[in-house]
Amino acid sequence: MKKAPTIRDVASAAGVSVSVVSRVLNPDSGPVAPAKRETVLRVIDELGYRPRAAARELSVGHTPTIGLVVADLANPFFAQLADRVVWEARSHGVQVMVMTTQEDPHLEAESLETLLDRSVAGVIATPTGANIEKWARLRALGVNVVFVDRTIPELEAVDLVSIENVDSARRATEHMLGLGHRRIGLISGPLSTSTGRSRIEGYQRAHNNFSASVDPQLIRDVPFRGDGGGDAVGSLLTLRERPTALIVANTAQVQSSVRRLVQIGVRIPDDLSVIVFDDNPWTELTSPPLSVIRQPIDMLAVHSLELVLGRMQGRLPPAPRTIEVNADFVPRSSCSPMTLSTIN
Amino acid sequence: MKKAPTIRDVASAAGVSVSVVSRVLNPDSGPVAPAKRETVLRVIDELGYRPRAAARELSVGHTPTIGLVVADLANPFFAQLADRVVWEARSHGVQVMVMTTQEDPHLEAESLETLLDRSVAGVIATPTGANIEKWARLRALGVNVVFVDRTIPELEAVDLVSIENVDSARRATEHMLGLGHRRIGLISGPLSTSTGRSRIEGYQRAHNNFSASVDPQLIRDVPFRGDGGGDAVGSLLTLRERPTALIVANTAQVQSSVRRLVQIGVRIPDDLSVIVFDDNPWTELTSPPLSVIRQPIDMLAVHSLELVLGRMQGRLPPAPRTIEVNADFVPRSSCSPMTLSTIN
DNA sequence: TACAAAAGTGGAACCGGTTCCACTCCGGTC
DNA sequence: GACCGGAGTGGAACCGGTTCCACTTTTGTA
Repeated sequence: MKKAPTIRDVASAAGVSVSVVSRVLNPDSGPVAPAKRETVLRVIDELGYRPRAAARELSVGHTPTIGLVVADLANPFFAQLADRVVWEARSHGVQVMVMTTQEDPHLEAESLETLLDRSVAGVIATPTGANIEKWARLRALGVNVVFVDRTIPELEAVDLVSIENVDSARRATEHMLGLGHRRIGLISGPLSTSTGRSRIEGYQRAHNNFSASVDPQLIRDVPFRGDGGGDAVGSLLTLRERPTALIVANTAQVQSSVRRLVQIGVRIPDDLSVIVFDDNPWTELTSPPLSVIRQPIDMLAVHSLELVLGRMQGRLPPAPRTIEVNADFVPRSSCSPMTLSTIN
Repeated sequence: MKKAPTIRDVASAAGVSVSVVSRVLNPDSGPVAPAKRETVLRVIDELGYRPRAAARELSVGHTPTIGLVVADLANPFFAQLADRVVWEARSHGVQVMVMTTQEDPHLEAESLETLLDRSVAGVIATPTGANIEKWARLRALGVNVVFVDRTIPELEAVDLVSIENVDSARRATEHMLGLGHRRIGLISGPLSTSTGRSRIEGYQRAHNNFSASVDPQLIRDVPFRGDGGGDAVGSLLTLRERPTALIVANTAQVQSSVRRLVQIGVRIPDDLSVIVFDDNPWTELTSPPLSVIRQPIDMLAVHSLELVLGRMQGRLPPAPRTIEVNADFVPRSSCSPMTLSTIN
């Protein structure tokens, strides 16, 4: 448990000043004679010297670290996003602090404080929708913020990377309408989130395009946490006029919803046609395999990272950017045309 | 983008010295008159002062942060582990840096260097099995290391939290043997990992207990990354004497394996009885629902965190600890008794 | 009332890097 | 041969906390 060598150890062992060592460490910070550079590098290697991040951070004021704030990692969508972000960031020499909010504004606030304490240079986040002043404060202190998947409209001029939510929901809905369905259940995220609202809008727009009327009873906005999806499924299926199709547009509630369908013994697609948002690996292992809206998680990760790094290096025009990537509709076997027999 | 207040700002605004402010910040570091304490707290609140982690870290030498090193977050097992660890750690006031190795020893080595630079006080990891000297070095520098799920036998005296691997595999195998199966395929992790070896051992032990012979052809150790599980499935099913049962004991290869079974059109359990390691949420959504060995991920997370925190606070006897939690066998509908008809 | 012990306080060194600046060389130019 | 500019170097301040220590004030006890 001996302690690690410092820059002064290196300097004295190499017979130079700390300034020289520092300049060797940071190639663009000043000239060093080639011979000395080599000596220093050799000594660094011999001693196994590594500069301590905290010391550097203290003097330069920030650190090549970003925060990633997501709801929870048990959700495959966030887990995969985190995996890609961590991976991509590392290839850029940037570390990632992963924080989870469990969709709790209070915990989100705490996470933001912590990230501030750690002097992170940027944050990628799926905001809960609350903590508006906290986010504003973070940005006022120079932290670059990029929202991914959802945003907070009240916060102006913030970068956003998401899928085309309105359009994806519209396409899924139109697919159902095209099959003849007219009572289409929609399980969406809470109205406090932009995704929740956008996907409902897409659903409505599709109905307009088909001159079909929307029954508000069929639209359920449920929280991301808990078992709301399953409950909504249960409730939708007890309506006097049962839906013949179901779109689960709340990523976090897909599992809960499908589990309930299986429990109840609903036959898919005979009793109910189903499309779910997000292509988790297991969606093709169910029987029948589920038709899905596939979110290009890799793209979301890459774009948001690029955005935050670009801001950190100041090589982006100041105007806020919104990047919308499109999500594919992947038809599998969970949708069938509306037939008379479908009506109970 | 004004900059944040420092401890000296607080001190002068409160009309005291920085020492007093510091003592207010760290309650046990010395006496402060109640009146002044209150003044300082008020000023801190007014100014929105927060101590910078880097400065504190630099002077105390370490930071209340642990590293979590896992293979990848796309694997639900690790994702859930990470979720719990991050969550538990936060409730103890500890931050977590999540690093992924993608099972690549080179990336693992890089991660360790980074964690060292960041002066983390502890590391929870699922080691790739390589980098023995790096791990040793980390520990020599005073970083507390706890392995979870797998270990490196060559490293002595390291704490370990895992499930009872031998026993779990034994139980799963005996379940199959008890149903009359005598040709049981086993897909396991690489032999370079302790889990891989232990689970094979459990498989063999079960055969001994049943006085059944083990056909080495039925045992496949495949890498965690890639599509080895699917390939092993394919290969097992083309054996002259096909297995009538299959145990997938490589968590990372369950999806790939099951996907291949579905693709090939194998009927479960009619053609093949199946048990998989690890109870991902989707295992009960397949048809039939899969019988699983359920790893108590929460327990793994809680124990490893407790261990690493205990070491950090020096309130644990120096002897290395091995905590083995037991994994439940959850029977569902993917296993059936061996019958004559099962033989092709 | 006297005096030791405890409470309270501020100054300053320190942690390990970065960076500014002054200074010494050196070669090239008129 | 005087002068200039740039390469190369080291000293020292600085980042923002913590902590040791010397010092003063208060408190408790004989």
